[in-house]
Amino acid sequence: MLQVNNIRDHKEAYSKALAKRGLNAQPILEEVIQIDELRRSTQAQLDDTLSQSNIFSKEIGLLFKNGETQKADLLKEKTSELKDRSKLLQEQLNDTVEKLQQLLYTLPNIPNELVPAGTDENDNEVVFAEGTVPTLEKDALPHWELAKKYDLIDFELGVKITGAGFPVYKGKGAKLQRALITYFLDKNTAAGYTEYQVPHVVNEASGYGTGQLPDKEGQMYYIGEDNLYLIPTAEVPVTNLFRDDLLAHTQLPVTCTAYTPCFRREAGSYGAHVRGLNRLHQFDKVEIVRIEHPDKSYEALNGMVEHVKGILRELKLPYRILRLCGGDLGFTSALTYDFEVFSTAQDRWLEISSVSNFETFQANRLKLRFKDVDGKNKLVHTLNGSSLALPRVLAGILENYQTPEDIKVPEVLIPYCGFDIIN
RNA sequence: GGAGAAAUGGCAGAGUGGUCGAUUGCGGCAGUCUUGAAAACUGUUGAGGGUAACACCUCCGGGGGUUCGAAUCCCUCUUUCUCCGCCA
Repeated sequence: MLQVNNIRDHKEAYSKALAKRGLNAQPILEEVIQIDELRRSTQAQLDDTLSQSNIFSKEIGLLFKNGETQKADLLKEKTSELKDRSKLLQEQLNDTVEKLQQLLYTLPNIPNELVPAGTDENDNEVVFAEGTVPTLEKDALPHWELAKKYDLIDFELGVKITGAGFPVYKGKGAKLQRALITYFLDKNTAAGYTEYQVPHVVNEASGYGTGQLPDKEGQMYYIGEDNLYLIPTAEVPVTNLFRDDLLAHTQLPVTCTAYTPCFRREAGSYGAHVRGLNRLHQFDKVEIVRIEHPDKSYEALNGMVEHVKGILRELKLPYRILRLCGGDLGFTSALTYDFEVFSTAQDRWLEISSVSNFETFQANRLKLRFKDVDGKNKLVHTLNGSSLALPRVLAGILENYQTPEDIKVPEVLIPYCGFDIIN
């Protein structure tokens, strides 16, 4: 959530930056400023009224103490008018605050200056590419065929017990999956991230904290009876661990990693691109989250990008990095780098990681602050990234490491799997 | 699920209707002493709104109520602890 003061101070710049998202924010920003002015003037009136009433109350107290009850009763009558007035003003204030809040919820984060303008994924900027795309046999198979051939994943069984988009991993498929999770966690903890295990369901406040609510309400599975949400990413529980916190500047940066399954309703998606592991309702992901000093957050973002690069290098997968354009940038993000692995058999790029800096957007909602060296309380910057998302990495490995006879296991994973070949 | 107790500043913990935004301790910060540090001593130290800066307002788990006046009384919700029941 954006801060009203910043909107007031940087209206023009904000409006210009938000235009990169294809959003005409000018009228909304104007309205925010206008409502905030009303809020402040109402608050001032209310404060005056309460101040009056406080003065009277003190006087009444004194008069009673001195036994001057008649005078006190006289003053009491005076206060009733003030009471009515403050009650009315309080209601007006509440309405105004609520209106302001709702309006602020509709505004996405301000894109960083590096974010290119653009409307959709075609306008994303390729900023880096590495690795060699293997040349496969003509009859190379997509991963869903490979999964069937080697009995690694059973999509039909998932449909039977739950529904489409809930695959069942079997045998070496399951073991490879577990190996990847452990491998990712090991890489992350070796890089200094503290490992967490967190709940897979969260309450409403957490959903608001990281910005899934109210924006992406329909994308989360909701348990009405208990008013809880299945997490769409570990970002939600992990970042919310620090909701309402006031950290010492010496505690920064806070770095966390967590493995969780992720649940997404993916309402409205369909077509050939959702085959196999490409788009699921439940998938596994290892996430990294950082809480940073505002001066260091972009340095940290680059560090996260380098960290993910290192993992993909070890896995020897061909990948590229995209800087998301305004139109493709997530609601809460200021700058996002997407990692994509090239799937030779599908002849397309598969998104496997998304690394973002949210600056103060989440911190403002989370009320997550730190006490800076100057003694002032400031909002932190929050960042997160996948390190990494499992299914498409698995798809990439299966497809790129296949031979006509078998599938090789990437070298770094062999100690984790206990086997070096799938056949 | 049933019965009881509790929720106060970064932490611990006083405070039961009127200078209480809150005694005190720890922690933090600054200073004295020291070559430096530790220890000791002294001072300082909650958050949000508002203002050019003051003033002023709000906040003692959340919400509502009683009262001229609420951390303190009442209702309600949430959470924690103890006991009972159930259970991986």
